[in-house]
Amino acid sequence: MSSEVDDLTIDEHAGLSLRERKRLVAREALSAAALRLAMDKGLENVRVEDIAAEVGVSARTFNNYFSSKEEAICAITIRRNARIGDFLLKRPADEPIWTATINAVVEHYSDIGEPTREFVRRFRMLVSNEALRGEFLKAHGEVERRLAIAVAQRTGTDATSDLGPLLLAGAIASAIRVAMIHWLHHDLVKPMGECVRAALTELADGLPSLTARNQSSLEAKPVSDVHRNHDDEDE
Amino acid sequence: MSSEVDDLTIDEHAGLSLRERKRLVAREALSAAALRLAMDKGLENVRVEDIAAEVGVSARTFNNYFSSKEEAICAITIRRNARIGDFLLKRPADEPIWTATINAVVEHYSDIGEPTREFVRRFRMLVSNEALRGEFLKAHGEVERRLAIAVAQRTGTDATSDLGPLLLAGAIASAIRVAMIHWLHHDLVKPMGECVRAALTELADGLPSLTARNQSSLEAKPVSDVHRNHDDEDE
DNA sequence: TATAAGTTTGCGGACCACGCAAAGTTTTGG
DNA sequence: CCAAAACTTTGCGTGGTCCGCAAACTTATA
Repeated sequence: MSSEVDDLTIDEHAGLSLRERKRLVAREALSAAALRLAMDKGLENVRVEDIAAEVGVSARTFNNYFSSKEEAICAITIRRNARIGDFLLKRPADEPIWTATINAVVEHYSDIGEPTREFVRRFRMLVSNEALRGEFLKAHGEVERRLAIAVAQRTGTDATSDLGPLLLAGAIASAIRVAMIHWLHHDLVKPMGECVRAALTELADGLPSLTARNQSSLEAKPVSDVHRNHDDEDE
Repeated sequence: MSSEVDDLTIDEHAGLSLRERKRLVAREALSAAALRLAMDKGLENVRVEDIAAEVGVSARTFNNYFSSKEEAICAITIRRNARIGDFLLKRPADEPIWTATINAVVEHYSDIGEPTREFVRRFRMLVSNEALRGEFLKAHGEVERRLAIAVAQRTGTDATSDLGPLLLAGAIASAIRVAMIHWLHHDLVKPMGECVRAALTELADGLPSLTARNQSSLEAKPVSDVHRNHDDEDE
C-alpha cells in the first residue's frame, strides 16, 4: 500500500541476499504496522493477529520475528538510534569525547526533524501504556550498548572491560531519555532537538543548575563549544 | 518457615492498620518466594502458581499484588534502593550535590554488605534471563524516579518541571547499573561497594579515563572529597 | 452490632509464546 | 537446469499469563 517505511532507511539493503532482504523488509513492515495500529487504536486493542494480518503473514510468523507486540514497536527506536554511533565515529578527531558525543546526538536529532503534532499526540497516548514503557527502557538499553561500543572504538578503549565507555553511554542515553519525556510532558514549548541539546550540555557541564551555592569542581568552565557548532538549524 | 525476609526491613510497619500491615507482609512474602524459587530452579521453571503455593495463597491473589513473576522479583530491588534517597537527605547540607549523592549511594552499599558467593552465583544465572533483564530496567527506572525526588528536595528544585534532578538521578542510576553488571561479569575482583564507588567518582569527574589527550573542561580538578569520607569500611 | 469498605478466591475467557513437523522458497553446486 | 541443502512460513497443539466478575470472607467504622 505505502512505502513510508523506508523514509529514513538509508539503504541498509546493500550486499544482502534475497533472503536477507526479504527478512529485513518483513521485519520493518511488522514494526511499522505494529506502531501504526497501536497509535490508532491503543496498544491494548491490537492483537498480534491484527498486526500480522496487516502485513499479510500469519501470527506465527510474527512471533518468528518478535516475541511481543511491544518489542515490535520498540524495534523502530532501536533502529533509529543506532545511527548515533555512526555519527560519533564521523566527528572530527580533535573533539573531546563529551563534545563529540553530544554533537553526534544533536546531529542525529536535527537530522530526523521535528515530528508532527499529530504524531506527538498519538505517541503520548502510546507511552502511557505500562508494558510499553518497560519495553522502551529495554530498547534504550540496547541503544546504550551500541553507543558504548562506538565510544570505545573512538577512544581506543574496550567496551567490555573498561567502565568509561559504558558510563558515558549510560549518562548520555539517560539524558536523552529524560529530555524526551520532559519534552513530551511539557507541550512542545521548544523543538525536541533543543530540548535534548539543553539536557546534554547541562549534564556535561556538571549540572550547574543544581550546584548553585556550593562550589563544585565540576562547574569550572562550561563545555561551550557544544552549543553552536553545526549549521542546519533555524535560529 | 523463615523470617529472613525482614532482615533489612527497618520497620516500615509503623502506624499502619492491620489491613495495611497484612498487605505489606503478603507482598514481601510473595517477592521473597519468587526470588528464592527463581534462584533455585531457574525463572522459566517457576510458575506463578508455584510462588503463590509457597506463600499459601491462590494464584489469583498473586496477581492482585504483581502482574508478573518478574515484577515480583524486581520489587525487592526497588524496596532496597528506595533508601538511597533517605540517605541523601541525611547528608550534611554543605556537601555539593554530586558528592552528597555519591556518598549516599556508597553509604547504602556499604550498609547492605557484600553478598555471599553462592548468592552471586545464583543471581548471575538469574539475570541471564531475558525477560527479567527487562523488568530490572523497569525497576531501576523507578529507583531513579525516587532518587530524583530526593535530589529535588535537597536542592530546592522541582522534580517535575526542572531537568536537573532527573539528569543527576539518571546519570547516577545508570552508573550504578553499569558498575553492578561489570562487577557481576568480572568475577568479584574487588568488593561490589568499591566498584560502585569507582564508577560514580569516575563519572562525577567527567570520565577522565576517556579524555586522555584532549583537554576537556570537565577534568579541571577531581571531586576528591568523595573518596574516604565515611569510616565504616575496613582497609 | 450492623453496615461499609476492602480482600481472597474460583471460574472463565482472551490472549500469547513457542515446540513441532509439513509445505513452500531460496541457495548452492554439480 | 536440476536436485539436494538450507532456511522460512504456517497450522496446530500445549502450557501458561493476565484479568474481569461475583460470591465468600475479613477488617474498619459508627
